[in-house]
Amino acid sequence: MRCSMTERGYLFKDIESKWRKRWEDDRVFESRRDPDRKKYYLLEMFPYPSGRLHMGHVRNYSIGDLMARFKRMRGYNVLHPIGWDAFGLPAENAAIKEGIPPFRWTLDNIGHMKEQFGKLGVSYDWTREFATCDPNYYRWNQWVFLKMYERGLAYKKKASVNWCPSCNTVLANEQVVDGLCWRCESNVLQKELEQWFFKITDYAEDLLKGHDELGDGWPERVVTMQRNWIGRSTGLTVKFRLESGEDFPIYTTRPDTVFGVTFMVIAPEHSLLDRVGDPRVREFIERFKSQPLVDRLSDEKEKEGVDTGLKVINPFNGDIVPLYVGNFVLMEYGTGAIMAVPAHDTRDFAFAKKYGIPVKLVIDRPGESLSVSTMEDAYVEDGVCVNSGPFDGLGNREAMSKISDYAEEKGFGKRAVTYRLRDWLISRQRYWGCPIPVVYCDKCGPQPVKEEELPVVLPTDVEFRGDSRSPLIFMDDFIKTSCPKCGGAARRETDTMDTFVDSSWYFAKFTSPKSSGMFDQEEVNYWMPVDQYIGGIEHACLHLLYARFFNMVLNDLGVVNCREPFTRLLTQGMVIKEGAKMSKSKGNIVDPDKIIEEYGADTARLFMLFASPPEKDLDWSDKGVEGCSRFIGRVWRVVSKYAADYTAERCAAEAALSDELRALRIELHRTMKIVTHDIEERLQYNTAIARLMELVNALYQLPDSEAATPDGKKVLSEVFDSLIPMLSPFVPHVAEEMWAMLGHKELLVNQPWPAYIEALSVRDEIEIVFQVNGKNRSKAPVAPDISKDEMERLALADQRIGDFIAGKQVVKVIVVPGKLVNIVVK
RNA sequence: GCCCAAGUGGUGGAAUUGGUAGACACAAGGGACUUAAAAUCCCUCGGACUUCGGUCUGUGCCGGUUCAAAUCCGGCCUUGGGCACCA
Repeated sequence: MRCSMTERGYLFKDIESKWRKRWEDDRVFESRRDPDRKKYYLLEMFPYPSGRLHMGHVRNYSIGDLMARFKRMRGYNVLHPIGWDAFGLPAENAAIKEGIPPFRWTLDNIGHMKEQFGKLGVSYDWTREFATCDPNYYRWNQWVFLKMYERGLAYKKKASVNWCPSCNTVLANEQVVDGLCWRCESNVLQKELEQWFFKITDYAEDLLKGHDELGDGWPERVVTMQRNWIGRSTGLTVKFRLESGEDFPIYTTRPDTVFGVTFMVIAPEHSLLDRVGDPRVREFIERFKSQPLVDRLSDEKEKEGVDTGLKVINPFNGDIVPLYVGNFVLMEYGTGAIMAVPAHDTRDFAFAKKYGIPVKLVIDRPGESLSVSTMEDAYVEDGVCVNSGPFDGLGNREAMSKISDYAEEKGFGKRAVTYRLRDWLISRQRYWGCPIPVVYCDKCGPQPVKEEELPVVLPTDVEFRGDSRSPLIFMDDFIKTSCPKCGGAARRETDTMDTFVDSSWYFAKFTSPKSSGMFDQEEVNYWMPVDQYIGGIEHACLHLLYARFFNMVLNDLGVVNCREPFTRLLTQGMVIKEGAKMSKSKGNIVDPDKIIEEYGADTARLFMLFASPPEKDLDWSDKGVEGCSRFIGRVWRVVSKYAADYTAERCAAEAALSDELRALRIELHRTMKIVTHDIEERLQYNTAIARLMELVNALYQLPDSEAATPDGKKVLSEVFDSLIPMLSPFVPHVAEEMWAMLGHKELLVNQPWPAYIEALSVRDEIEIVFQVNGKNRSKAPVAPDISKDEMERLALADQRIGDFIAGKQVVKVIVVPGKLVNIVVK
């Protein structure tokens, strides 16, 4: 069947819908487990059903679909599923504002976005689709919660937590960016609240070790970000003592400076301060607690403190030093108190100067002695121990371990590893999320819901009261229940789970979405781990960290075999327009629907892959889209021109052909080789497309007289039989149409990736360069297998080179095979 | 402050291991086709000079290593990202 051309090019609308229907009818993208075939699980981060796809989605899914289709053609058993990250605040905010129930709002959005996905022609297995707001899905959130609760990995504690006043809920540490809410950028406050946590800190070491297993499958950048976030440090916990005799432990990474302690500092939230009645101290603590988090984190924030009047004894030398309360000491890190060594810590130095605290030097510069009275800042470099009792004269590096040994022997110190990572705060004071499966009994306290009573279903017929309070707290039907332990009256937990819990295991559920258990074991262990995961880098320390943790827990529970869920990760860049991220507020949004309407999905996809390599940011350009559309038209026209001459006959590999045909044939095989390498090894799709464009340009250079010969028809048929399959992962619809145009009956999506002939992938003649003293002076066409001696001979015999070296002495001749000859003269 | 990227024509970007800088595309200019336009096809396209053969110069800046540097090393500048009172 032929489609007539439009003025622009081709009738993409008819073509695109026709082939999507064929793929759907033939169920070509539905995958089935097959232990005899090599599996490839490809996944893009699933979308939140906001209602509309944006260009970032289009880019993400274009990259993913290219890889999925390519791997299919390479013979892999590919799993390429999609679903919906369907819980979350926007649905609830829409409900409050417009009165639409979150459940309906979400389903409507899914419906619309599904249509958009349809138009893009992404090769998903839609039979595996699910949304995380489905009780059959989130019941397993609850199940894992119960298992974690049993093991002490899910627990409730009162702590100073991040509170977003705009979202009206608490946030995990990872969800606070520079003191602001990651979602709405409101000022985050600190509140003392009792909240549910997942003990991700138990897995800190595993998460770090796992990075080695990921190797070069993950971008170095992401691994570094996670490593920094986890923030492992090694040091010593030292039991100082209060004058009253109580233990006063601190953690330090600089045990070598412990003889230089001249004061101690304690966090304002520390319970020890409850006994200090001094009004100046009380006032300081109150002022501190009311500060928004941004102010506390601010750069210029002065280090402030007040002397508590308490004294602390240094177990190493018996020194008695004052204890300050300070605004820079964190309750959540270490023991919430520090030893301060002003001589060797910049911050302590500034603090000591401010409050007139003495400075004691314990590490001296090798060679020249430092003097406390003339020091203008702390000495933080390595040196030699002084004023350190038995350790005097040791290098400070050596002293670190000697002093640690000493403290451990004496029993007042212990080596310790500390992490910056905090436990994951997972409860949210909002409605549209997975209920936490806990009930509160007046007699028995908090009790986990019994496993057989799962799921705890989130009611969907809810009424909002015009504010962000969760409707659950007014719903007696939901709240009133009985205690699983004593059977007495009890109340349900009304907090829901962080939606990052939902997205921490959805990838495993895709392997067996219809299973009545959490997973079908055979399926999950056949498909997992995800071979290639694709998404934005903004999730480096959010979703990607949580998901790794969660998968390790699932592994420990015995429900999945793999430890790491994502073998390879590709972090695609943002879509930029006029130098800024596309956003409503900047007014620089390009609507994917409009682009697809005007140019078709193939053009939209091609542009996304051609404009920039996947990891880099992509600059949107209307003209660039135009160019991609033009290229598709160019291919279309050249295929149309020769389609009637298509033949199944092929020239033998060694067939003697005219110069033009032979050159074209070699261009074809060269292109196949390079394109395969660019896609498979380099993940650099823009250069792969550039090579395909060159091949098409070469087709346009072929004289009609050559094309019309019997050999010409055979060579052109050979070109199309490989060119069109190579185009298929980039522009699948139009490629399928052109394939059919040649008379092929089988679907192109089921064709294998074309294989090139090595002997035909090398040009007959290459150009080498002759240099004199490193400057290009001449060139010559030669056979590609030319010897070094012959290259040198040709260079020296070259007329122009002769002119340049005449009367000079040849010092050296460097020959780079197949590239150049450099003649060094003086 | 610390750590990590990046900086190449008018623009997006190529250059895979130190070996012809600027592939491919956009924009611009010219030509062909056309009554004309659009579309299409072809050609030119870093800068300066040029006797039109070429010559010099050029990958953020300064220096170095090398026969040869966008690529390696040292120092600096700019942009982006991460971490930042983590004891």
